[in-house]
Amino acid sequence: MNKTLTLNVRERDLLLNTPLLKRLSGAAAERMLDSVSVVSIESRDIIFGQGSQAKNFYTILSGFVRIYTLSRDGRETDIGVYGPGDAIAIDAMFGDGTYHFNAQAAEAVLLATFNIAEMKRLSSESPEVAVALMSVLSSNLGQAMDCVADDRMHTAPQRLANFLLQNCPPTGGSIRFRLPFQKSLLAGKLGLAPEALSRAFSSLRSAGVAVHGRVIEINDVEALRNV
Amino acid sequence: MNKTLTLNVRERDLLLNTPLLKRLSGAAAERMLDSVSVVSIESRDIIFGQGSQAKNFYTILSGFVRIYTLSRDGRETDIGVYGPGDAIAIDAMFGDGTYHFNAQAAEAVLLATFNIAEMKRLSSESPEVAVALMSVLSSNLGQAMDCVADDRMHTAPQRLANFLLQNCPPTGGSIRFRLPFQKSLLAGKLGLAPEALSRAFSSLRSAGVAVHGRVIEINDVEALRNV
DNA sequence: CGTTGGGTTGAGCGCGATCAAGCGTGGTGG
DNA sequence: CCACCACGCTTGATCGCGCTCAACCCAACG
Repeated sequence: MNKTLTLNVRERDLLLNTPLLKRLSGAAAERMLDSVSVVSIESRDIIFGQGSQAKNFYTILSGFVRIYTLSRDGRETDIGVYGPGDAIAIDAMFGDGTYHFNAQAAEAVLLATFNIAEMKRLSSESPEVAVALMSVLSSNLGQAMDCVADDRMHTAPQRLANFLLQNCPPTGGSIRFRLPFQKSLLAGKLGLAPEALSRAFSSLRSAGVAVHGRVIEINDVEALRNV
Repeated sequence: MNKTLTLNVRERDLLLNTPLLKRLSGAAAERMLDSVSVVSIESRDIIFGQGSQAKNFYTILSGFVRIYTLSRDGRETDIGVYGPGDAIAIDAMFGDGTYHFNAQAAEAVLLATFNIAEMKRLSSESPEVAVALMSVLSSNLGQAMDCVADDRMHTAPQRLANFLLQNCPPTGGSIRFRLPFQKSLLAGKLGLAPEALSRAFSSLRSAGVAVHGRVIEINDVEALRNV
């Protein structure tokens, strides 16, 4: 967990294209950037733990982060997987000042760190910043509600088909593309055991989906839409 | 669906104690109140429909509202149930300008209506208002994520036990209280078919839970916590 | 080579959806 | 006043989905 105190050009550029910052005026963006630091996290490291003091929230510059929770008997349940551009733990700016979930790097990850106290101050001075935060919160809320709906009304193959359709290049017809992360992580994101994901893939074979390691081949995108 | 254009004293009071308004200064609260109107909705009426133009968001003054979505085959899936003090469709302030879900009055409902365009203007002028909105968005986000976690890691009886524990008076030991709404609505909130809720109740009988219509009797609250 | 880690496959089973029937209460009308 | 019905809920029977445990496969790597 090597903290890099300064923002290099590449990181700065990534950050400015994040949903949180990309609509800000130059002045507001500059004020945000002033209080950001960048950390790089190694694969499998814990970013924050549920119940611990919430000092920062984060946006992801590169890599994927798994948000999960522990049940009393020690089992882990995934709640979401977030990638480049996404914000995590923004909701910790409000509430009781602790994180409510765990976050773990699913691979090597680069994070932009926003100090919560500072962001509170900044957002109560700059409506522009406040609106950006609201917008991100709102989009995360929509995502979470979609997730509940998806879980409740679709079977495993349907959820997988949904995911594939949302994560493949928008060229219709026949496609070949690469999964953005490990299958076991995808299983968690979809609320499935890894074995169930595997079976979902093989049940989609009849709908024209072929799997070669992380590379997915879809014969007919339209056909997949009707699962 | 009888729109009452003015806020009477009682409604005004309810509204000022809502999470969205209760921390606002008098001046900011006054500005919010100026652009609020109140509508009363009859049981089973649709408040808004998914895909339709989002002109307002709402907070609930009394009654319960069911948020749900339709799958392609016409089946309804519940996503959440919201009650007095809760805000619904705040996330429609951002995004594509349409509602993403359906909202239906589960009973006679009184709503405070906030015009979205006006609230956008207000929140970009008053950081205080923006912070209040963020805080509510954030709490709704937390709720939704909790819901995903709850769905994924707990069985029906466990989710029901959770709900009962969160909705009973905080006096320990032995309690008797009334469900806030119909069981069929509760089933939807917990992501269950009504039959499954019924069975969950009877499986909790062995944990000291007795049901008399809408009245629930819990022998030992602590015992219920260990389900 | 053996090991390790990610993925697949198989067998068994429990949870919860579904369909169908039955129950109890409150409301309505003859 | 009572027969009837409507509605919310319960109970039973069945079934399919997805979890669990276990074995196996395979590629990467030392």
